[in-house]
Amino acid sequence: MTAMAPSRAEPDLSYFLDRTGHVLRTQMTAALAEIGLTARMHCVLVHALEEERTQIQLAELGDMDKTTMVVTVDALEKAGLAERRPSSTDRRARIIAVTEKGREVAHRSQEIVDGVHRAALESLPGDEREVLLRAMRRLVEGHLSTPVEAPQAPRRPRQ
Amino acid sequence: MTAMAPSRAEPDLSYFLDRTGHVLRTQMTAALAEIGLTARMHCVLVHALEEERTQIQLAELGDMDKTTMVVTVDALEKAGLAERRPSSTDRRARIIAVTEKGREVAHRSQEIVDGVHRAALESLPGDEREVLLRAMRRLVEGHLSTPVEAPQAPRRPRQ
DNA sequence: TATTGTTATACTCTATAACTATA
DNA sequence: TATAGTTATAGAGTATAACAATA
Repeated sequence: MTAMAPSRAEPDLSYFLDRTGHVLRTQMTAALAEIGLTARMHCVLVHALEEERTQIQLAELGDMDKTTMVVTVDALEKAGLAERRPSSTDRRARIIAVTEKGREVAHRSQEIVDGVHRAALESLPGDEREVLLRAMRRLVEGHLSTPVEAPQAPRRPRQ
Repeated sequence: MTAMAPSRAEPDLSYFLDRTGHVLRTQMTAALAEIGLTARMHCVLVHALEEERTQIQLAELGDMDKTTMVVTVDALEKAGLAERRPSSTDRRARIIAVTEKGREVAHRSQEIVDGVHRAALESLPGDEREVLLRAMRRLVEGHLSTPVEAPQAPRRPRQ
């Protein structure tokens, strides 16, 4: 596990964000697991329901690599929640079509996700909750909008 | 990368926490890298400076595994920032002693960490900042205090 | 030439297992 | 028997490389 938590002058925002994010994620993972979904499967399912989308489009929306998307769609197909269909306009692309069962599961998983979020937010006084959300939005759109690029080591070619 | 970010009824707390936490971590990693430290090295250095501590004690404070601590202390020794010294009371244990250079680096790294946090917090209006911190503290001590245990697959014995 | 989806796999990270030396 | 530290490595997760089909 990660960490960084001593006493110091400046409030330890890193600790607050890492810790709350981590614990919330464990809650979400456990809650979605009860209906056989991962967070990624839920994310793809919901976006695929909104309109006809290809794997690449869904990958971008969920901020995943296209190879990760392959695995996620495999899982959705295996669970009978979605299907790959040829695009009518681009024969390279696959539209991810949500099945009837998938639609039902997506509604249920959305309730689960909302429930986990609601439980956390309702543990705060109403005014604190309001301001917390406003501040988070401001950070996401402002000072914490863009990750600092890390120099990534080039990989040895496949032998 | 992780993600989950559609439009929905309940505010997407997962997205806010994951995203802000991630971006802040990239800022911190980049800033500390300029003086050759990782976040873990900084964390161990600071705690080791406070008082005489063994590897196990430092591991618990930083919420790391003892095997991760071995690697971290190796890095600190290699950089000449800390040394392993035998404990005078327990011959199994090693006290992590910070060198003079280590002390200087720790002060510098603490300034860096504080600076990164300050920059983020100062991007918020004062009243929002206050309430954000209060709310985060409330979550860390309350509804988001304890990770949900994930059932972890038993590992095959070392062959 | 560029892009979609796919397979194979290199790499990183983390923590379990096993071990040595002490307690 | 239990604990501190160590080594080796299993396993999960992620993303790069290479490729086939198509644009």
